[in-house]
Amino acid sequence: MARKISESTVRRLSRYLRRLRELDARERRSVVSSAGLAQSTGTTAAQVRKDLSHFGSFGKRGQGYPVRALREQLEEILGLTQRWRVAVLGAGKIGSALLGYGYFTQRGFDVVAAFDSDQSRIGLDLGGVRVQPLSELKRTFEDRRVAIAIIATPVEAAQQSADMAVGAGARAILNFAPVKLDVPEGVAVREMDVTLELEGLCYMLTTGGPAADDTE
Amino acid sequence: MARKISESTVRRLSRYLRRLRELDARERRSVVSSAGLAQSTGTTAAQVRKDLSHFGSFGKRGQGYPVRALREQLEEILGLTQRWRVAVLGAGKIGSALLGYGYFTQRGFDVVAAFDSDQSRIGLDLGGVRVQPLSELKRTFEDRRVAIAIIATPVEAAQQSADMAVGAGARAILNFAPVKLDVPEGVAVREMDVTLELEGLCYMLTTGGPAADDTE
DNA sequence: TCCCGTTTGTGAAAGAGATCACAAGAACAT
DNA sequence: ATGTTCTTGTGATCTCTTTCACAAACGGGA
Ligand SMILES: NC(=O)c1ccc[n+]([C@@H]2O[C@H](COP(=O)([O-])OP(=O)(O)OC[C@H]3O[C@@H](n4cnc5c(N)ncnc54)[C@H](O)[C@@H]3O)[C@@H](O)[C@H]2O)c1
Ligand SMILES: NC(=O)c1ccc[n+]([C@@H]2O[C@H](COP(=O)([O-])OP(=O)(O)OC[C@H]3O[C@@H](n4cnc5c(N)ncnc54)[C@H](O)[C@@H]3O)[C@@H](O)[C@H]2O)c1
Repeated sequence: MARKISESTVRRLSRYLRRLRELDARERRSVVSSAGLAQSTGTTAAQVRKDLSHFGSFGKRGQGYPVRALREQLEEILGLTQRWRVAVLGAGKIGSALLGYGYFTQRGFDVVAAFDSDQSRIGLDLGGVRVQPLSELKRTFEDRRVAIAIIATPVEAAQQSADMAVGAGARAILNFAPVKLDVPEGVAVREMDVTLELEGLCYMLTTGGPAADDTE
Repeated sequence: MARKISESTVRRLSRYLRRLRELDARERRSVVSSAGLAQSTGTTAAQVRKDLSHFGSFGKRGQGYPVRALREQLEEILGLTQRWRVAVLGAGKIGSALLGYGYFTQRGFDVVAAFDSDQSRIGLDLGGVRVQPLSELKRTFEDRRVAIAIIATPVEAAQQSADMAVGAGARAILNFAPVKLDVPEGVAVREMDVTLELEGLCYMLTTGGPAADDTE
């Protein structure tokens, strides 16, 4: 049943899940239609149905999808039935913000460690996590079985940080530094570059109205 | 001039630009081949050439692309020949990090204002910017001609923040809150959701990675 | 001048992803 | 039971993106 699922599909699944959690916990809705989900996630009804159909059939014709069950299905599909242990490398401005981010826990991620090279930051307690020196990185990754590393070190140190994380057993990296990281086969990387997104917005602004659909 | 350019192309252009700036400023290279650019931005040589060819022909056959000139061309294409004024809404953890982010200035963005609803945060100086009350938002956006708003308020306040920004004249929004924003036609939005990216990594780890179980 | 190794620019082909359109299923009223 | 209404699931189709492949251009050397 594990076919080739595109990254864009996975992204949308994550959005559906985000919305389903809201519907379930906050809005107490018990069913939702593909059209409803599409509306609140910025896609089309057909796209929602197609995305879900890759993994099975979860809805009832005429009724829609049961919110709770679909949420659980998506968690299963995305691999979120287990909790994931995460470490933050670089306890500076962005690293501190992430360490204090309350949502991770709710969403299945446990930030269990933080590392910094700056002596003056070591020992700090940030969001309940003690900042450790790099010398303890490998051991901590192994002991606590950290699978995901978030890189929040300066650009110049980012590749080195990635190497350390991978060397210590990390199998996925979320990179906040604006550089392309080289990692061995089998290590997953996602990049978050604020500037890149801002530039995308500029392009839209500059090339006349962004969603100028039909007007030519 | 250029017709429908896809978002993925624009994203790559931004990556090329990021790399070209490195090559120009740090590594002092004066030419680069499509293969070289591809290598350091995670794509293919053919893709680089095709992307650039949508806007003109900037290279010399047999030689490659002149780094400096191509950088300037990309800045032109992306609309980065002007500086853009940006405001941050929500001066909390992530908002503070962004206000202290030094790279924006280098990349053509000026963070000129910050807003918060919390009385105790108003008046703070974060990264050289004074945190203002929401009551001053509209006026400041107009006076300083702010085009881009970065939303860093809690999920529950995000839509409201977006409405205020748009009402005050913002034409683009970079949204850090994990919700889909509804904005009027003509306003560009990009979303940065850390959790969504982490979930994407989990999916990869769960399917492609660990014990490659192709159990049908 | 002509040849040779190199790298671009770009139509054409292949591949992916999104959209369409509709039969099939489910609930409910009569 | 039958009809009505609603919404899913999915093959077929369409559109967009990426990859391929090669002629055209460039610089250097003989
Ligand atoms: N501040 C932001 O809002 C922001 C936004 C987007 C991206 N980023 C990126 O995130 C990264 C960090 O930015 P920041 O603003 O938090 O910078 P920062 O200087 O505040 O923090 C960086 C931290 O990393 C530590 N560090 C340096 N080398 C290290 C190493 N080899 N191993 C471990 N730790 C090391 C430093 O001691 C420092 O504490 C940068 O790459 C930046 O481009 C920052
Ligand atoms: N902390 C992180 O690392 C992180 C990472 C990714 C996304 N986010 C998202 O960014 C947003 C902010 O997160 P945070 O961790 O900085 O929270 P935070 O509570 O530290 O900061 C939020 C700030 O927004 C202010 N605020 C509340 N309502 C407002 C309004 N209507 N207008 C203006 N300001 C208002 C609050 O006073 C507070 O100062 C959230 O949506 C969060 O999900 C945070």
